[in-house]
Amino acid sequence: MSDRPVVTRFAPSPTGALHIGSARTALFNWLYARGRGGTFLLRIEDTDKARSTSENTQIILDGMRWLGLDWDGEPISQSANASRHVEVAQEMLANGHAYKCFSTQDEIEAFRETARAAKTSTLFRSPWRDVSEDEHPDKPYVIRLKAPREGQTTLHDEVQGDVTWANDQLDDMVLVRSDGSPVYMLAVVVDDHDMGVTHVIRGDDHLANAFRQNLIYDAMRWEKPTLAHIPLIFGPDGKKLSKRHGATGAAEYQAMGYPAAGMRNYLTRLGWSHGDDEFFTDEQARDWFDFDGIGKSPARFDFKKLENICGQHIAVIDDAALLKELVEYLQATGAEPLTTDQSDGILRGLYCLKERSKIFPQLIEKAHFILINRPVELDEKAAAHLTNVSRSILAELTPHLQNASWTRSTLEGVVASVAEAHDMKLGKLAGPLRAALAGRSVTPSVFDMMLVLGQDETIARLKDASD
RNA sequence: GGGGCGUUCGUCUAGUGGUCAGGACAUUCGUCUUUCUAACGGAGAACACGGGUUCGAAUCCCGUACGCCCUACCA
Repeated sequence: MSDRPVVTRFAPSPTGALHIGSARTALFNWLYARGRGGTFLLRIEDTDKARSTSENTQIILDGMRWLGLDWDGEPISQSANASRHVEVAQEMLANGHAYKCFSTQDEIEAFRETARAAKTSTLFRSPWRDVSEDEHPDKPYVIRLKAPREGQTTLHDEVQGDVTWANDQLDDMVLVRSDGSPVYMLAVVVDDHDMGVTHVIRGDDHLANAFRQNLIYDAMRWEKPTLAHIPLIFGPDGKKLSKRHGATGAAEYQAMGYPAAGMRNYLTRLGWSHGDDEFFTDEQARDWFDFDGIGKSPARFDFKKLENICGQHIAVIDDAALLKELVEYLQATGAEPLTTDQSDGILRGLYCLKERSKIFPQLIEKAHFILINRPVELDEKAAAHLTNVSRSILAELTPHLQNASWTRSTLEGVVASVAEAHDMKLGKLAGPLRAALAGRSVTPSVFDMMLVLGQDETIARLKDASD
């Protein structure tokens, strides 16, 4: 809450893939920091030993890299700071903001069960809250925060506004487990403080936690970060985005062929707006991104719009970068790597391929004529174009092509004149040409294909088809 | 049970007391074309509901409904 340089962080727990909703949270943190010359840190919340794996950590890091969300410094492992977390709990114990609780989990569960049955509050009130040290038994205990039970607390949130919470709704949360390990709620606050985090941007499922964590800041007299709790992303049916909506992991989106720039644009625009701007660059996003553009209601994920935005990005990404990303996409799907000839061909053809492709699988489909070798295999629709009549016209066209200079206008002239000689429209001739050149009926423009393929290959394919 | 948050076209959203409620995606119709998941043009489509406040409300207040989140010795 000062004019300290901005420090944000993304703090995933490595209990699964990089969820696309988490990725958006990361993106917002990244945008906010990068737009203000701040620092963007990454912290792996691996305090749940049973569910955290290093494989998952790797997957999350890979997802971040794919999305181009570069973080500053090394990723921090929360579990490595356990002793520091406990140290803070001890300090709170010493200054009277926490206490030892000897209630067993069975006792607490039993209490909650009866509370649920009686439909009364399930907030557990420990009987040990005010018991003095010399009356403590020699048994395992947890350290609990001593939460206020009177009054209310108002927290300012950059997205949610002022939110007020009655203090009697706050429980004496556990800080340190009976096995001596710190709990997430404590670890987050200590780490955020130690890392100098100035802005906590996270999902609004943490809003309630903010009030409990606030108590730790108070107890330690630490400067509090600015809060921004952003709404979650829902699936098309309005339920929290999950596996049954299809893909949730960032890697899956890469494998489906969405370019990272389109992904960033779409995810940024989902739940945030800057007037009517829909399509923007990273630079614009960084300049424009701010909390007041964030909406308060959850947004639904729409694959169609994502695809549309991606198409616009593919159209403007420069060829070298696009080829690089295409190669990475192919790798992610486990496809055969491109040969040198193939990637050279694609690079030459990219100018016409990228205009009609929204995602990489479409681009590969359009590039089919480049990827194949003679003799060209015909699919059913293409074969239908190669009648005896059309083949004879192709045979007639070939010598004209042999003498033509290989420019677009010449090629157009040659093909048009042959079509005219047979009293047919260009479209009639384009079908067979398409079939001969690509073996498909849906391809880029026939002239573009000729240009990309070059004179020799074009003529060879036409001869194959007309023989 | 308690608490918090939310609700503008199908979807993402603009909008902060006076707008024919705008844009985008999607849908649909059409044009063009050399195919298309391309391009271009047109159309339909929304302020959850009920009360207030006000000359005037999508915008402010109250209530209702619905949805979501939290309510762990998970994170």
